[in-house]
Amino acid sequence: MVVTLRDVARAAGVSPATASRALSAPDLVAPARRELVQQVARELGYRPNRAARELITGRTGNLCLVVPDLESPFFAAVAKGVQARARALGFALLVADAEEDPRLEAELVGHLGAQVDGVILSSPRMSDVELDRLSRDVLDEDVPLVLVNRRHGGLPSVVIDNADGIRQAVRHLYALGHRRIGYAGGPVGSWSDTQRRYGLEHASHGLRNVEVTDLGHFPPLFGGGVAAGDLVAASGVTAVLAHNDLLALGILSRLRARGVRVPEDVSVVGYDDIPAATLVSPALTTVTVPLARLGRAAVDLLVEAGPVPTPTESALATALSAADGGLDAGSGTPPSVLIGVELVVRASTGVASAQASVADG
Amino acid sequence: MVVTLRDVARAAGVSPATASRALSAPDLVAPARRELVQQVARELGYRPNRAARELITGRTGNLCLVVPDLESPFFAAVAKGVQARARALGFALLVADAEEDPRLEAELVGHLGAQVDGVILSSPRMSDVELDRLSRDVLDEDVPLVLVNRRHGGLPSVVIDNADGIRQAVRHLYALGHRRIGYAGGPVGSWSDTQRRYGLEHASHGLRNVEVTDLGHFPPLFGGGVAAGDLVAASGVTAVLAHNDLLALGILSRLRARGVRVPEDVSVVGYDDIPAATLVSPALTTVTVPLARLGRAAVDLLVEAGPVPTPTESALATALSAADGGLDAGSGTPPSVLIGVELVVRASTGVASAQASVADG
DNA sequence: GCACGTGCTGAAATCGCATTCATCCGCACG
DNA sequence: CGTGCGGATGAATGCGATTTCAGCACGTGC
Repeated sequence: MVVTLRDVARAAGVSPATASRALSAPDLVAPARRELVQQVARELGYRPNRAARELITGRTGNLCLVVPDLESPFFAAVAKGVQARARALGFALLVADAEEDPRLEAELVGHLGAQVDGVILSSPRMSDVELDRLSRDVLDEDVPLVLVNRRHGGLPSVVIDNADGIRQAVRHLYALGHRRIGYAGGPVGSWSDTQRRYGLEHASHGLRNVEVTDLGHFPPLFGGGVAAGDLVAASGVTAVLAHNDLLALGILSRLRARGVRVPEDVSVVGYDDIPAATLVSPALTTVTVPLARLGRAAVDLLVEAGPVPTPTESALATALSAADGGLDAGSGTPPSVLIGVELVVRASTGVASAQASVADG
Repeated sequence: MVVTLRDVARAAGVSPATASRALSAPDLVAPARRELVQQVARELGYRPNRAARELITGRTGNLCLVVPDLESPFFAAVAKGVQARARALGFALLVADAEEDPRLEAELVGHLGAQVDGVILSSPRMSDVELDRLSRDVLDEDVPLVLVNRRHGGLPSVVIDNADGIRQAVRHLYALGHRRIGYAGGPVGSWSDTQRRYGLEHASHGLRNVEVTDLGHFPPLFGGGVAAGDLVAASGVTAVLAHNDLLALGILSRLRARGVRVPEDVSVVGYDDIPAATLVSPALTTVTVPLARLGRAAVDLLVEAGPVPTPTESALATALSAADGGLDAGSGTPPSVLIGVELVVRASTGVASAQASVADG
């Protein structure tokens, strides 16, 4: 039924070896035969059996992506970018949803890692030691692992410029006259939340009279923002930076419900620029991050890296290197791509009100 | 380096054949040996080589899902359900984004179909003949194809109860006193849009004095809704049904921008109940469809179906069977699952205003 | 006591392809 | 004219599992 390499060889009057070469190592066979074989293969509709090829070459032609939640707009956008780039390079993509559970993430990497040529992992909260264990023990030597939106010594990664995004947001608010700024953080242990807190501290140090209030940690979801909204109102800040857009949207909603006007009374800034950010009113001022590019870069890193370099156990490189975008090809350190971000100003931020503080009520 | 079946066999003092059986057909080997082999395999950390197994069994252990847009909340939710169910059944999932291009969809099905045990395709706009060609010619005989949100004679499918959702929405609006109702449709050729139009006609026929206005076809996106919003305002309807939530959200936004109050002047109903439907204000009244269940059902259909039944060329079964949920196991017809839907009333619908018509302006 | 089924086991074939190794041919060079 | 070398080809091997097929031991029925 199905046409095999032997069939092609027979039809072309050559040996299977020659047929194989004509198709996958064309320069090893004489031009005349080569084209004959290719022609015959085309006519017969020959499709190489991936399993057989994989068995002998050890390459599957598949990559895999593990994310905490496929349905979140953030990861969906990343996944889309990963998928597109993978396909462009001839890879198929296995996708796994870890349901926000780091343990499941590890298990999935283990299972899928055995049947792919490389793994892209986005795990904001997996512990560093677990990360090490994954890349060292559970993944085969020649299956590279790339981290998305998370840096960890010894592993290639692609991250967004958290510090710069926060800085742009803070400057924007400062220029609008805001001096009391709140930060509604993400989950405890989230890598990017830690980064953004550093960035916030750094950015505010450079500005006069700015007082930053830490509003605490919240689930990065609309519901978390609702809770955060009350703290915003009670804190007396005139502007709030949210760890991500969903959180900001929740804050927006809660403030409105409480009669606090945005941006007249309080300005709100999100992070990520998910599609919903433009659907609400006032439209959300936020830090736009090119998520699809993030995904594409991860794939590129994977294929460039080839077999992953043996992970060093130093976690030092985690330091905040706000160097301008692009590769940093430190000698021994694995490649890490920094994706630039950009503040987009919409309607949720405005000049600070004179009366400044907002009483709870 | 890597431990193979021979290693297990040797360590357990049995032949590879017995080792194989002990692990994948346990009842064929004596209890004592069976447990010995399993024990040894566990200790050695044996992991069967998928390629080798696939080569001989022909089964890959993978399924694949092809959708028009991974980033759309609709398909993302379906994908999440598919992924979860696939994993629960021991399958890995290949995901492909067809970028809204039916040609690419077909190509992806062709490419991926060769390396999976089954294909789930969600293609609102692929032509029926192309669908036939895919399942008949490009897919192997034993690779079943399941359609999501699309029915086509000869292929198993899982669809949502479009007619019932529309009916519920229309009744809701009718009960609120609306008599002039607009429909903002999806893209021309979209299967579910056709279904919803039938449902709309059917539902309105049963009600006195209801006048339905077809506002036309729109891209099922926020931007499409913005355009539709103007038509809504100009049409003089007191309520509008949108083909999906994004469209409804766009309409909401445009109406607000034009000073038309929702729901005081015009009521708006969406379809799908995507997360963003609750993020806007007024929160969107919409038809909630259990998208994850849709995805799970598709996987179940795939595995139950096993090798796909030879597709009959009759496209008759496409008729609108609004039978109550569950399987319809017609004799020769392939199984089709109908997923029930439910109207959720939020803030975007209200009683029809007395003055009824809305002037443009 | 003999034949025959039954239950386990191992040797060997197989899946489809890539690749090593040996062969052969022709050509250039000494 | 002989030697050697490089290019093109085919035969054979192996990747790692599953799966016949045959064989062996053991009961059981007659």
